[in-house]
Amino acid sequence: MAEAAGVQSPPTGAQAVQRALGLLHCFHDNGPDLSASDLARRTGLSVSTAHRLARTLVGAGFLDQDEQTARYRLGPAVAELGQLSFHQRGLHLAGPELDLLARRTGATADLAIRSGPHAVILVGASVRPDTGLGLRRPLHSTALGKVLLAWPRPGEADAGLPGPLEPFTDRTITEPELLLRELDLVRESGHALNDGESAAGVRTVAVPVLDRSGHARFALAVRSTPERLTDERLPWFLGHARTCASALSVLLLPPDQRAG
Amino acid sequence: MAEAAGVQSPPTGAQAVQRALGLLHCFHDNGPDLSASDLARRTGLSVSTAHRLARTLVGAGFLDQDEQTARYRLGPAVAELGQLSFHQRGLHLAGPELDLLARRTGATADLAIRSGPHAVILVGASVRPDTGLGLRRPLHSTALGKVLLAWPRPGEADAGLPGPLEPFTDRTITEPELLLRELDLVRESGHALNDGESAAGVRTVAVPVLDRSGHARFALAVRSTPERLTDERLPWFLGHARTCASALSVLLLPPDQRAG
DNA sequence: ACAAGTGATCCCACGATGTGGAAAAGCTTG
DNA sequence: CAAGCTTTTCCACATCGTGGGATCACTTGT
Repeated sequence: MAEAAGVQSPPTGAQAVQRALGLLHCFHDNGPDLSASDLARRTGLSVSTAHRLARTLVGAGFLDQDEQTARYRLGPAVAELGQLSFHQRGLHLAGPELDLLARRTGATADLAIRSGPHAVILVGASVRPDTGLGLRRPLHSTALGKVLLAWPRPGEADAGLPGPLEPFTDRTITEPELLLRELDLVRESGHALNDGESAAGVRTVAVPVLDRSGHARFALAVRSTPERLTDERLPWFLGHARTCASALSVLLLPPDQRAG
Repeated sequence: MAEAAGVQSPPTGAQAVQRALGLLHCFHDNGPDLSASDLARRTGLSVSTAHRLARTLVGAGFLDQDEQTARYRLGPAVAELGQLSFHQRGLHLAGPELDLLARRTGATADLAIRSGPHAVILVGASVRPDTGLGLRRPLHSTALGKVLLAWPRPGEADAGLPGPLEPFTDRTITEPELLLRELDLVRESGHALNDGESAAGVRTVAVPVLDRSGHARFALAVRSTPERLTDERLPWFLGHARTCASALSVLLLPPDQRAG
């Protein structure tokens, strides 16, 4: 059958479920609370369908509905499952390790996974309050994303680069060709760099946490300003990042999947 | 219509969605990875339906399927949305505050919300590695749960006490009557106590984080051993807990919902 | 090694379930 | 006060999901 696509080809069999889950993703880009017709507009569903699905999600605790405004927000079940997933992945162990890295380097340390076409920061540590660039970052314009693209897990490669590469600054790589070459360099050097490609005044190095098969299970980034994270200090930052990555490898991966 | 139930009476309109979301909840009590037939057994669905729904969830990133064993685990989208919900609720601000409480009291500090028939711990801080009693705790046998029951939010009250009150130790309150009286005491004193009712050798005090309408948005618990958390030191623990709760109230609640 | 058992995945006809247009009712805005 | 935009409910239609069963792959027992 359609093996080319990797695992799932036509995810037939649950239109309603797909649509309902799609509703949940609306809360990413838009504000924390959305009205029923907002949801309908953003998903392209009819108001009545969006409303019914939202209501079902409320019933299951995945959405909360404000009594006053009737708007929806993410519900307790989402927080609950997120917490569960967090612990099942052992991510509560990563916090202290990232703190250490952040304090040693005086920078911000972030640990991310890939979720569809995004890098998602799951744990962060910072010496200062943190600039908070967002939890969900593009793959092509961030160091985290490049790492995740350079060592994709099986089934992630095919998803490829999702459409056009949106430019954020004049340094953002927007040519697919150039990006592929960049990824070669990343694989070669073992780390990715983001020098103001997603925002001016931010420089980031990222390294992968690889499993035994050589796929990136996590990406670890150290983020600072170009003034602090200079070319000549880069090896020093990288050294600390690699130390942390190998510690995380031990903490987060089961022994039989750990890289040798 | 059936107004007695509060908001949603028969959550009609999305059987498939309800079932699919039900699958996700299977990962709570059972291990971190389940097979398709496990899911079918635990939800009472036919294998074929469970399989199809699980596949759809994989397609949406809510489940991950192991390439080798074909078993399922919670996927990146769950982690992602959990993280989003976490931040939208401002819970990343709570960590340092709980750390402070934990260090001041030498105990473990937990912040929880109610999710259906459970208290769910969303943020925790501990001086030692933490005993880890679980993320999802019963309402009737924990201090956190009693607080959430004593000051229920609108729409939570009706859900009431879910069926029989399971005994965990010989101190667990199993009589609904007694529990109701206990909740009166909790409201009167402004705090809840759990003296070995969910596990021997664990003593917990909890206080609510109330909103303007007098409903508990969060429950804050300080947990230690009966030797350290004695009756005579209780006021001291309580004082610290209340200080922390009021700090959290400022951090977590929007100004117009904060208790006066 | 063979047989029996268990689990994953696919197929298909039936009909229950979800769909969206329209309409009622409530709120906000100018 | 009316116009516009919500949220919410209703209903007939047919689409979409359902579960029994078949197939294939893999593990277990003797």
